[in-house]
Amino acid sequence: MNRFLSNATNRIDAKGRVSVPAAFRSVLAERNIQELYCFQDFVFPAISVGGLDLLDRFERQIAADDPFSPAANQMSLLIHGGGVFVKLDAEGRLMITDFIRDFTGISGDVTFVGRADHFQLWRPEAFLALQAQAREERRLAGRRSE
Amino acid sequence: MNRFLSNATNRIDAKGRVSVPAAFRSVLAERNIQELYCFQDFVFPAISVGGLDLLDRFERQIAADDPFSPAANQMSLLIHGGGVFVKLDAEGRLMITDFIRDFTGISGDVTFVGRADHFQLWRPEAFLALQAQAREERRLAGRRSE
DNA sequence: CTTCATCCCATTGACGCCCATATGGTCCCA
DNA sequence: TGGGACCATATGGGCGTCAATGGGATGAAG
Repeated sequence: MNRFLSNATNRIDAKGRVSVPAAFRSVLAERNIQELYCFQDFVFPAISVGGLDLLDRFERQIAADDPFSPAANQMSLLIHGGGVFVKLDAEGRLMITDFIRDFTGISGDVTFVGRADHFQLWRPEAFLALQAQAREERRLAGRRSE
Repeated sequence: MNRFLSNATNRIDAKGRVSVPAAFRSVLAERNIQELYCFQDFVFPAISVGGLDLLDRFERQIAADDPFSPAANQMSLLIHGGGVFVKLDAEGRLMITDFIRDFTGISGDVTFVGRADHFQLWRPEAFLALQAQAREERRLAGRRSE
């Protein structure tokens, strides 16, 4: 499996660490990602995590515009100023910093959610609520087309 | 890592000094930057800090424009007339001068914000507010890309 | 003489690195 | 088919190192 799929919830220990699910770690290994790029998602109260390719994609987007434009400046503020590099410890855990806690509301447990080329960190209750909402919206949309 | 990324907030001590985050210092070392060039950001109430290459980049930008345009003139006034050289002490700290305080509103704490090829000094509250605003604007403008 | 910047050293608290234990699942063999 | 050995993952915690910070001492400048 070369993509991030499914979700899992793990517990944060007393030192603020949490194990990345083994399935995700093996995807990271397969893609040769040892340094993780994390940033605050633009839409959801979640942290998105991926490799440097993620950052590269954003930077290309900035470079495509005028790099001195206010829009580019603003984008850089988000992806550079709002991004962090993280590396896993020997056991495949990462630190849940205040940077992550404040933005997501995470405190005791973390839900890891696969998103194909990256994965996300969610507060468990927030993920369940949003997933339920998405399911409901799809149900209504599907009914219209019957 | 070879570029400035993420953000961190440090405290100014009684002598007006503040530690540059270790991650940023290692980027400076990697790029062989020992003399820092500081100037006022064009868009935000923040001080931008980088090596001489930064100055080069802006000078090229000015040259690319019409050098006699109001924008180029203004830019030159800011980066040449408003720039300051700073060097770190043995522990990797820099002095927060009145030049920096007046423009940014910094008083007790400083937020260091990575911007790929340079980093910035922000008043913590101002950074949080403007970053949140940038995210909101992008969320409204960028619904299509999700 | 006073003020301020620079150099040097001390403290402490966080983080990285390492090893130990628990828990749940799988496979093999009786 | 049931039991048990084995393995991988998740989790807990000790300990050393380093970054962040505080403060004294020295030297230069007004």
